[in-house]
Amino acid sequence: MNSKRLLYIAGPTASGKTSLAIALAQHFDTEIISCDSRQFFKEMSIGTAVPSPKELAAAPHHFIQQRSIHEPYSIGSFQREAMDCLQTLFKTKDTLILVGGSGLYADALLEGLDDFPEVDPAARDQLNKQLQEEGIEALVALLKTVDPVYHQKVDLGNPHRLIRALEVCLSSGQPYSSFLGNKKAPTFFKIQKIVIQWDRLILYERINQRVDQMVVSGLEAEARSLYACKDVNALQTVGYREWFSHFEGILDRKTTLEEIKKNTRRYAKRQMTWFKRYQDALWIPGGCSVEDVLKRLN
RNA sequence: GGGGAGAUACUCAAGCGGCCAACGAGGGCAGACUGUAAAUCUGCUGACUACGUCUUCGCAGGUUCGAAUCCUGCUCUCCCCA
Repeated sequence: MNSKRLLYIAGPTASGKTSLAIALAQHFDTEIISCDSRQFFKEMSIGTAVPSPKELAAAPHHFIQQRSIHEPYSIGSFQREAMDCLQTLFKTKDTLILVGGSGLYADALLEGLDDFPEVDPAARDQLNKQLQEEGIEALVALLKTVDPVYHQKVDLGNPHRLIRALEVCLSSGQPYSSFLGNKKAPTFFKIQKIVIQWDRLILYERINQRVDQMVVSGLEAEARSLYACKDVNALQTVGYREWFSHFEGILDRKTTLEEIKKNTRRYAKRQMTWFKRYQDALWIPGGCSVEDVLKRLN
């Protein structure tokens, strides 16, 4: 009844997702949808390890460097656009490849996303200002009055979460929690998750080497060219922020590289924590050949 | 050769008689996660047969009811004078 299948290639940064995705896409003669929240942006290349021109030519890619860091983008927009993309591509393909390390973005496609009203950007500005001036307690108190339900379950020490909930409450006049719990997973395709797993030390070594390689490839210059817009959301990114600190004289060059490596390792750790929830995934060892992956797929 | 300072858990670093398995920071580990997600936040971090027990603060002794904290010796490090 449902012959359509989406293969989601997951795994921490530097685990080899890109090359596996391309190999699979070639095998199935199909296309790749990226769910990497930083590879969306055309201004960033080196630091986000975007696929090379050669790799991009090896299989059709979607959601790679199609946006500008100056345009606001959200997981909601991504979810809608990517779902449309899936609908379209599945008309001619039975198998599609989803690849990317942004677990939340992947899950938005795999499990759906609740609908939230548009938020007035001024609301967030106002809340950030309040956070700065009155402290997080003020936000907690406010949330308690406008959305006691969510107040019960959020991490009250997390300003981003508080502000998100509050901006929705204030913009819509309804509790944030009232919008939750209605999401439904798409049913027009089956899902097969494939998680690439490396021995921790080896992965960390790969990360270190990749960072060194990025620097050789010109990461510093790329970061410098973006320094003027360092505050945009897309640039709150490992590999860029550290250079910004360096440009400001906060970090020396050596420390900058060490910090990038450390923060990348931590990022990888958070990704692994996220993917651990994928009980139904096919777990494959890092460096596994496509043939082996295909063999294990059925 | 003489004088001075210091040795604390993975690292840095507090503590200077009991409230110390030992502040804090870093690092590490584990976790959370619905439009900021490469973001943001939380917990743990001497050992263990764990709401209790055991072994720690350079080493060896000593004083004391009781020491990481006081005394003696030793080892090592750093600084100053020769």
